[in-house]
Amino acid sequence: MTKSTDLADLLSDVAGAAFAAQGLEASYGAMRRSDRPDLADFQCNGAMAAAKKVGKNPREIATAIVEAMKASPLVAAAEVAGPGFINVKLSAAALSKRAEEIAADTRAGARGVETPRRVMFDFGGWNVAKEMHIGHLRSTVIGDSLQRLFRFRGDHVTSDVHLGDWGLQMGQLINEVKLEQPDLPYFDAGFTGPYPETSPVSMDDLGRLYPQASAKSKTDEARRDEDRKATQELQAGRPGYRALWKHFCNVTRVGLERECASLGVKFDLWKGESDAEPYIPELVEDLKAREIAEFDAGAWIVRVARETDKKEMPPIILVNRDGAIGYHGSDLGTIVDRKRTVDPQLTMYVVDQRQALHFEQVFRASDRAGLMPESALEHLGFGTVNGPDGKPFKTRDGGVLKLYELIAQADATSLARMQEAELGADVSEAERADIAHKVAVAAIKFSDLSNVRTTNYIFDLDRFISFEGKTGPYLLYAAVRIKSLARRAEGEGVKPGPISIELDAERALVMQLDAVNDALRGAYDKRLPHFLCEHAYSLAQAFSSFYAAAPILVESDPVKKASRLALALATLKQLELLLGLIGIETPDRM
RNA sequence: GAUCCCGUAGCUCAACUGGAUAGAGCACCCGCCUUCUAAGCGGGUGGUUGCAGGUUCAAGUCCUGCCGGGAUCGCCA
Repeated sequence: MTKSTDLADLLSDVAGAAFAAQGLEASYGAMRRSDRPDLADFQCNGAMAAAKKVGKNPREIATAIVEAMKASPLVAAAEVAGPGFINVKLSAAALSKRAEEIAADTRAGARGVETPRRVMFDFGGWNVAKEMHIGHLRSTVIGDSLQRLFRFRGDHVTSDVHLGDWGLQMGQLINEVKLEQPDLPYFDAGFTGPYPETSPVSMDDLGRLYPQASAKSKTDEARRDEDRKATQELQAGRPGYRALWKHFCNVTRVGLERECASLGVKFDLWKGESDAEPYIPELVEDLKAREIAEFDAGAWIVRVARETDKKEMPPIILVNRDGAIGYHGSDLGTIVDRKRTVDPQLTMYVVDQRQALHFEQVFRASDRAGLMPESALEHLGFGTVNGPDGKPFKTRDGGVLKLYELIAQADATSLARMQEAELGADVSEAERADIAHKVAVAAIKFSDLSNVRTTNYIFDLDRFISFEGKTGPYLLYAAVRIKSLARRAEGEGVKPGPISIELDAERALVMQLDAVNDALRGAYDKRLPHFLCEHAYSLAQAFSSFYAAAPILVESDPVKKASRLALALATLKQLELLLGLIGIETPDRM
């Protein structure tokens, strides 16, 4: 692996060597960005921890480290502060050098992983017959950002949308369609085919039928039994049901693909729960034979409780008492499928936090069955999108906010904002709409991803698609201004040159550029995209300050002009990289 | 009832393995467009981090108890 050139790593090496020279562990030398930028660029807290370990005076240790650090060309000043903090101020030369590296690096200073892995992302959560709504936004946006990040860092990523297409809901729908259109051939057991090629139901029909069916199934026990029966028959292969079900899937997929295209989200696989089906009979027989599956209360279950459990851990239902496969079984079947095809070393399920118990059960069962070890399976749960009342968000009329409605509204607001600001007046209507949409998507994605993945957040439409302050459009605005600057520079024949750091604003900007790996590593290791947002925002902010403080093209000194232009271009590169990882596309102008 | 998560400025959110004076945005107040996009920049007001203890040189962060909110707890996914 190439040696790190992060300023923190370089300084840590120096400090680590100094600790080692004192007979202490080099790891105490870890340097981090200072909490007190007024006092230092970087700080090291290791002297206090080391002192505690060996029973010495922390300031004494720190003083020795400081003396050693002062000898480094990276360091302009070093001192001991408070109980034993080591404060370091970087030399302008070190900053300039780092800035040059970032400017020359196609990856804008961001490194990859040492050993790439085969990684699987499961976006489970979208269902057949259900339109995407605000609640589905999170898995899509979070999962997409993470798959981009993992790819960028070098892993071999396979993403699977993993539609919910195989459970009781399918039986419910079949029966609901049967009630409305009983004469369709799909319900005629004696029909020999072929079945019609066009779907008897549209997406709107499905959107209407599903809630209806679901409600009946909840209250009416007889209906529920019929739904179970239909589900079982579908799974057993009844031709008419299969044909009708296929229509449900296709119709739904058209809508989902429209949303994905609009959001710029792509999947490698459009599989569903049903694709696990071929693997299940064999799996079930195997688990029965090895006595991992037990027959209990009419169903085949796998016990996953452990003595160390503090909470109740129910068994998984492999095959229910109707002989149908539920989501436990299909998730296990999917694991078999993936093991035989992709053979991932790590699988991540980007699914609502409320399903934490479900995944815990499935992972344990997978481990027990010897499919994939628990350590290779991770549930990346996320919080719910709530309304002002703290409950899952509903529109004013009590319904759910559909995703395409949200996007349409954001597009319209964005376009109006452009007109108000008299921007985009010189471009075609089509390009203006395209820009407005990019801005809208940036607003939506950034708003969602800025929140810590695991927590719930309160959704407020106006704030969600706002374009001022800490928002996606702010980032785009910063990037677009640099692009505009670059075009002008090109036109004037100005070329970037060697970077020298003189102004405070330049210093602060390079410090931000250097921090990119902390952000990527944090986001990657913890699977938390908000670190990307935080860094992108800080970078854009640092650039905006620099831009206001340091004239570039109007600067009379050609050396300064070339240096600042190089710094701006390096910032653009890193900003676009980060926006790309967040899933935001940068227009050329706005 | 059990288990888990959350409680930070008026509002919405951050805070890396415990570190120094808890940071942003919005809102509010004051300044900045005859120089590169004002969707911007600079400055200001605003905090007993739910409450009470404990561990530590150091606690928003770790431990205990309490209060408040949410989620989950075998055949719907």
